[in-house]
Amino acid sequence: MKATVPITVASLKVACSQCNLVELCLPFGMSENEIDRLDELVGARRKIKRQHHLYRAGDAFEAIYAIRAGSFKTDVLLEDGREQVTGFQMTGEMLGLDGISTELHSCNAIALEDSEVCVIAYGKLEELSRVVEGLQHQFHKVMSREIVRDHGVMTLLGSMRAEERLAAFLLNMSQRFTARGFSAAEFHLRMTREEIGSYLGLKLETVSRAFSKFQEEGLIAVQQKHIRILNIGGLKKLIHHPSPRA
Amino acid sequence: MKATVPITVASLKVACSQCNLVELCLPFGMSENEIDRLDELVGARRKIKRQHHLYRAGDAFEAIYAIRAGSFKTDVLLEDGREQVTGFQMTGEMLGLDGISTELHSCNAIALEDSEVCVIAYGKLEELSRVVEGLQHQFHKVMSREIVRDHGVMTLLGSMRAEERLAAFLLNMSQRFTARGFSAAEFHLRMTREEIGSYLGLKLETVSRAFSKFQEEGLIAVQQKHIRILNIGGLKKLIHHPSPRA
DNA sequence: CGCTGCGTTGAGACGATTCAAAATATGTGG
DNA sequence: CCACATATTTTGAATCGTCTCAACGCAGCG
Repeated sequence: MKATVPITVASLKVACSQCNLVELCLPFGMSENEIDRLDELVGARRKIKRQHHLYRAGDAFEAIYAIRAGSFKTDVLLEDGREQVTGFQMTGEMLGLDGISTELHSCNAIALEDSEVCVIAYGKLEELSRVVEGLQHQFHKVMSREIVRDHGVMTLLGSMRAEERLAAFLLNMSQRFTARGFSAAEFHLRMTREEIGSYLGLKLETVSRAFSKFQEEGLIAVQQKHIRILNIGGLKKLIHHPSPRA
Repeated sequence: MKATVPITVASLKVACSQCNLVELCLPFGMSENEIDRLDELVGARRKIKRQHHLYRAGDAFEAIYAIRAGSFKTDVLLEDGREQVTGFQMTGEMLGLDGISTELHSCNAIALEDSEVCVIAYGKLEELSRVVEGLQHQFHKVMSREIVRDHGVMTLLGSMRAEERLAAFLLNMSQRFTARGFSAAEFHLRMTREEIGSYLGLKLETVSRAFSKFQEEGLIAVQQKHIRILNIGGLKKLIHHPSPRA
């Protein structure tokens, strides 16, 4: 993947220290001094149009990416054509960590809307994190957080039923929107029912039915991709109180 | 697995450089010089009896662990008592990476048999990996590999049916036993049907039925926890050729 | 205005779960 | 080392949840 670099942007080198996402992104928790040193790390920004790939499974791994604007999904394609969405990423979150292990990306990263990422050359990151302690530690935390998140998804896929899964998904989205200064109760989903379904291990019809059911029960108001949460407690209860059994 | 070391404990400091697991464990790919420096890292070994916890969800995070002998499962307990097994770990694999993000362990690690781990103080690891490049890189790879593995499990849970899941599980075990110098075709599972089921998002009865079906079809021979694979190709086919649809 | 993609809803089919019982290991104390 | 108690596994039958297939509605766009 060639860095389209020059184009439109990024010639005017933008710095982490100037970025309003510091509190969500890699620099989180680092000192001002340390953050200043990060600026040499973020080589360029790259714009990705909706539906376009940031990288593909099999691509050589060279950099990780921090989402500056927009959102992405990552997915894995099975030989037989089945797709598994492994995650949805929003501003401040990192993409590409999967590539370190084999030096090849192991999944696809696709923009859900026109987006922009900061390109962090991996070699440089290792180098710099040998000197900047805070960076090293923060990077480890980011990777570890990804592992913990994945365990959460495994739990969801392994032991929850359809409605619990969707409730967990909505609560998670709400929480992440909140962290970005948006409303916890009202937001716009960037992904289709099919993508949600793939992520949750459900068919799109099942996702749609669950949305409808939640609406009937007054838990949420749905209008296409626009979601309004009317009863957070009700959603939470769904997860922790599996309706009939056990 | 031979314990070259006396019994009881690790008073006589055992070194990575002397360990026969170098090729599976953290030191993999590091130079001899680098590996020598690792010896200062592995503080002690710790024995864990079958069914005992190495650590619990909520415990303060202080170290990661390399399995020297034996095997473990990691699991997450839901509020309502449901258990999700998030992984099975064998010799040379690392435990505890989940704890870095919050400085608290986020899952339980339980020995499936009497086992022994090398304790790697996390602070020391960060310190040393600032100087030993190979260690830094290797550690990142280990974390990344964990992420990739988790994506594989998500794929399994999200888009495979019961028999495909079990086939994938058996092939994965076979491959890992092979990497450890054991037979690819014949091995002993250390976990119960219920634990396998939890890991695969299935009930133990479903797991048992799938085992029986595989046996009827001549794919494997099962005797309790002892498994003999008779037709690897058949198992692989199951995964890539979902029987009826799609 | 008529595409085309996305979302909703219904009816029937199918796979995994639940409940139940029996068979087989495993562990313990005498 | 046996005998009993407990845990694990297997198997069957009925139930239930999600999927499949299909039709229709709605929105956005050329």
